[in-house]
Amino acid sequence: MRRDVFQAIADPTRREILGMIAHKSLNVNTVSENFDVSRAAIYKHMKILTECGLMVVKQQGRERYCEAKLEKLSEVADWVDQYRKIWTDRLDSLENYLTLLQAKHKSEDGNK
Amino acid sequence: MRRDVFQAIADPTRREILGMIAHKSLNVNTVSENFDVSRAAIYKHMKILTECGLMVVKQQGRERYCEAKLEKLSEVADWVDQYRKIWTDRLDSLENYLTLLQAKHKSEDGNK
DNA sequence: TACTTGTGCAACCAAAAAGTTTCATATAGT
DNA sequence: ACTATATGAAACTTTTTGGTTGCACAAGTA
Repeated sequence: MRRDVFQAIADPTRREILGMIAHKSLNVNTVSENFDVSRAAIYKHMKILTECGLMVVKQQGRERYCEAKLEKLSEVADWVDQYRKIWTDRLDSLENYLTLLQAKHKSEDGNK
Repeated sequence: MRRDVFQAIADPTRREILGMIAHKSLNVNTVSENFDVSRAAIYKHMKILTECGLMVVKQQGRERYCEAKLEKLSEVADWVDQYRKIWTDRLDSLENYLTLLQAKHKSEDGNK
């Protein structure tokens, strides 16, 4: 089984779990109560999040608190960033083209 | 079937395809020749990329050129960005804490 | 026209993913 | 000690994925 961050965040339920624990650690049950699938299903999602490093579990008595490791998302951020330049450059050149076009129209207007 | 950008980039082959056509549009066969799975398999990956808006196909004679729509990745970038502040803030506070600790040690040294 | 090339797509298959029920176990509270 | 709570995990089922082969078809080319 593949277990990378990309695959982990592909599932909407797992993204939701991450969102829930992003600001505040929650125990397993509290998280699963917010979904309409079984606790076991949520537990499995958490396992995947843990295995790819997006989450860590800290035992506290009989409860286990889930803490988000959002730094791990930098892996995704980095991958996206390598393309950000390309797509913004393209948008820039489109913008430049439009500006050029506009300037041309203006000078043509001036010639009337 | 779900067909969102997150799910699309979850597969390493699809990420590779995106990388191949990021700078330059390529026709279907050229892309598939670079993988050791069948053309049909690659075609399916392309279909997914197309369906979620990460790619568009432009017919040219009997060939079809695949063009990457990297802007679509902004959806992922935005999602990651909402967490970036949280994780950098945490790292910042850790850094501050360490700085504080260091300053304290220094002042204690001074008291010796 | 006949042949080659570039693609789309159906039919089918195996493996992985996502969910369910059920049971075991450890800890907290009475 | 007994009971309720929090959780881990096995066994099993259903869906979704990712891949394959094979065929149809349109567009260039000899």
